[in-house]
Amino acid sequence: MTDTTELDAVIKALGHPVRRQILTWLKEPQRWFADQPHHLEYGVCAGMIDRMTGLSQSSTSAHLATLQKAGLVETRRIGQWIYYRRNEANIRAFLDALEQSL
Amino acid sequence: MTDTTELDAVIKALGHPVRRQILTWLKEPQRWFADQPHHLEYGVCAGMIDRMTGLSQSSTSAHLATLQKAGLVETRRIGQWIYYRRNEANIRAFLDALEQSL
DNA sequence: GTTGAATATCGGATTTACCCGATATATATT
DNA sequence: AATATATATCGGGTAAATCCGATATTCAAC
Repeated sequence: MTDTTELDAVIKALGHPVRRQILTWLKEPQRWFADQPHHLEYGVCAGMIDRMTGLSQSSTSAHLATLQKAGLVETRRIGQWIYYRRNEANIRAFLDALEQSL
Repeated sequence: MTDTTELDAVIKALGHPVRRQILTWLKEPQRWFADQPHHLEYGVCAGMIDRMTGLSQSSTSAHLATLQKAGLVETRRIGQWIYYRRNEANIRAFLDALEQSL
């Protein structure tokens, strides 16, 4: 994070409203995912996000993969669940790089 | 500038390296377009930009139109030329809105 | 080891983005 | 009016993104 080539992947990852929405939800897990049957400190498990997007499970999974490849979220598997949370350092670095670049 | 719907258009406009490159060039017209046969204070005329992108005239024109619809550049016609320059206020507003939104 | 739950990946259909050459429009010049 | 220049728009081909249902993978629980 974040040279010109990576910048492209990040901007494209942000170029879909559902993916931006997911990032926004992940800012306040306790607000949006309070009924999650697990601890929120590791993030939010993918199925909870599925249920909120209105898209199919496979489509949401693809969006999450795009966010991860761009470095905007990080994952951790716990048991059969995979938790997603924001990668704040990379998000910060991206915003700074964009500010520089533009 | 810049509610959530407009944010989408702006981010998508930035989601192409040539369009970002054009914005970067327009930061320093005197550096990149010194041989322009006109005043630079109104911006840079489209043909000069064409010659730098490596794309066809029509493709470059489409990119410029995308940037304009997103509000990232503004245009002014002078004679047969159409000058493009950055809309700094909107670019600033976008960066602030993105920072807020992310 | 078999079943069930959570998530990822595959295959294919549809939409959107991108590129180009060709044509249209607007202005300038003669 | 005719020609030339600058830019935009059109039509169409190709590539990329997006969506879905179906299947594969991974782990848990029995």
